[in-house]
Amino acid sequence: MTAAGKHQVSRTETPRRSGRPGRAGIRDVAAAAGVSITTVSDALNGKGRLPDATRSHVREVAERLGYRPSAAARTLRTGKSGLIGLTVTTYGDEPFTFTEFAYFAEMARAATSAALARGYALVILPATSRHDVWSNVALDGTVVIDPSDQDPVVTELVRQGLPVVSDGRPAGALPVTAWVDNDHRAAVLDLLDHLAAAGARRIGLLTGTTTDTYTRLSTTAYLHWCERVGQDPVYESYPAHDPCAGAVAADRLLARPDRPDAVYGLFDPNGTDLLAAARRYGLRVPEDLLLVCCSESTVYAATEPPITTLSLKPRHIGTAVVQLLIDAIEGVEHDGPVEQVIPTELIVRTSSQRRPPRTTVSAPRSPSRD
Amino acid sequence: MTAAGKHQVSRTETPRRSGRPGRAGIRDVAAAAGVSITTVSDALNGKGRLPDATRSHVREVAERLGYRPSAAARTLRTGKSGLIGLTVTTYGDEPFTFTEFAYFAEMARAATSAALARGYALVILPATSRHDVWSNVALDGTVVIDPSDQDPVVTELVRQGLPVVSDGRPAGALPVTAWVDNDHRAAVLDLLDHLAAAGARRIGLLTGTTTDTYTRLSTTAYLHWCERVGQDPVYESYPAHDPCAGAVAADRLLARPDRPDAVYGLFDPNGTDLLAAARRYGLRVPEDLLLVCCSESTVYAATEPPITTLSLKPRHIGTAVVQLLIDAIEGVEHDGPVEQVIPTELIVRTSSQRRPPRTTVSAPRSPSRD
DNA sequence: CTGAAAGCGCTAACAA
DNA sequence: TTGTTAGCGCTTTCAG
Repeated sequence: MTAAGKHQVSRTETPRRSGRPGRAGIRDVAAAAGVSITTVSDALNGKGRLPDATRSHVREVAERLGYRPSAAARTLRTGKSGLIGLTVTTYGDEPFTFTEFAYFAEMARAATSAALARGYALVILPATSRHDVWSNVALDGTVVIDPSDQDPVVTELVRQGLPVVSDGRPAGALPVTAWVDNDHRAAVLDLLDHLAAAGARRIGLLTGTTTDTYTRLSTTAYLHWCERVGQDPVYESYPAHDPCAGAVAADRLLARPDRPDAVYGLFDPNGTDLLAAARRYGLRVPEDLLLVCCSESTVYAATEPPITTLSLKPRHIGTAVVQLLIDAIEGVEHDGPVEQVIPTELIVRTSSQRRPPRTTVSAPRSPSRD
Repeated sequence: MTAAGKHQVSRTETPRRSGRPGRAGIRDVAAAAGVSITTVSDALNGKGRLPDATRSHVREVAERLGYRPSAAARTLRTGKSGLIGLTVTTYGDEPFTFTEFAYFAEMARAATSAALARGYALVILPATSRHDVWSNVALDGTVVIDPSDQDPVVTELVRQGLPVVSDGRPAGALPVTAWVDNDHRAAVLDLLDHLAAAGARRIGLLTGTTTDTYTRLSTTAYLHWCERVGQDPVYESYPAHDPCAGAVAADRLLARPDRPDAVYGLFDPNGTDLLAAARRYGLRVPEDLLLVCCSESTVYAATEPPITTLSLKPRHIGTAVVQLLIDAIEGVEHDGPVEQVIPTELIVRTSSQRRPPRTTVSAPRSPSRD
């Protein structure tokens, strides 16, 4: 059935040798099914219009032989790998910091699910990865978390023509394909209003020394708010990637002569740190000190007292980012903008309510009800 | 310099067409540098013994052209992709549960770093991934977290001849290449002894209804210990993947008529849940109730009181697992066993010390000292 | 509607 | 030493 010695030279007497021993190739399947390799490819990928009988027969044979198409060959041929990079910022040698754990974990989890549902898988690639690692993996596109201004990785990826979607609006003129972010400014203003409504007279801020967009926007919003209401800013900064520095900064904030009667902490562990500091200074929460922190952790529902948190909705963000990226990869045109703002959520708990909801409280050790 | 029309037939008048527009191929580099593609390949990969001049010249030209080798082509040719799968258990549609966040995040973080240091990248692949996703990515090997007995994914991977290293000793006769785990039994026994030494008379357990190895081994160890010391087991189980169920189970445990005077919680959030439950019942920690939970979270250093935790050392595990896997991939022979046991660490804090370092404690409500 | 053949971009034998 | 060539396993025009 095959024209043997026409004008082929070397391929005479090895009719079916599979590449690696043990794994069946498409040729093996074709031979076993008595069809051509084209038919096998089409049958398995649902491409051509073959009779259903042929299709199912081929599928059956492939199954029986344990045939697995080679991802590398397909990628080489089609130019699509089905792989999406997930680029995380690094501090020192480690990808992402401890304070970002919950956020990152939630975000990555949602991103993984969303990607999977559309047939893609995620590759974790720290931004500072060795160059050879980046070029060793065929990516269809990349999600970048919080890219810095002029990020060399993003620039390079875009130059290669790969779609890049960022979590966090890109600083500077970074040419990303799309981005997803919260409205940090609005979130902070809202939250400060909430605290003021609960009776706060002097609101303090626990912020970071880092220059990432989140920290910068949030801090700026705080300063604007202070200016608007005529309050002197009261804040302490610390390197957010140092897990111990937070506790020290929290302590410093409450030790100030102009001690605030309410505090917002920008980072996840700030809640427990501030609570601990408050105990050290004999401050009751929420009676003497109102507390809010930005966190995705559920532990704050069970602390004493439960602490009000601002959620950035990392799951929404993870999902949105991946959808946008895959749309770009697959060439889906978007009518709307390629910028997406995800609303935040303020989860109000006892720590930010001067009048707690419970009615029956046996008089605590503080006799003063006002 | 190149012999043009010797005995080539079809390749006469297209000297340099690159595959995709915009990206330079190895041929373009060869042409631009005036050498053959082999020389380019060797120069860039540090393979052959070329003069340093040629090598640097080629590198320079490649750089200038913005040449990036095609990962797909290299993978197809060499059979190595530089990609390692990180398989996580799934609950519902989501990869890993909330209670495993801190553990997973730490473990994945360490694994990512370790892989990167050896030139590999990690691909997140939930165990329940669609089959087509698995076969769409060329993996050199896989890390499996807590594989279940007869795990079909592992079985399939091993059948394909891929090395598989598991975090958690494999249940049943799962043919993994290597595994890394803690000695959960010893850890629990140690911890119970610690509580008993602190004065616990009746130790309770907060455990899971799931059948994974960790839960099973830990629970069994607890039962053994109870038998040994002649204590009636006091425990509550709940589905660990449900974040709310833990609080309810903690409450149930402390509401029992045979209320324990010490509790060990197997899962991360148990500490805060138990603390909250203790407050509801007016139990002081550690005076009326000793508390320990298994957690990687630092929040327990700042709770009131700080809670003693058992750390499973996920970073050690993540690193070890990846090292073992890459060794297997690269054919490094191990003299030692391919089973590695990572020691746990009990971080003792106030919650498990009946005599806290502070000297002034008003007499607890239980007058009976014997 | 099916099959043969041409590569995708690279590496590793071999030939010069 | 450097260059030529044959594929890795698959998809995909293009003939039949």
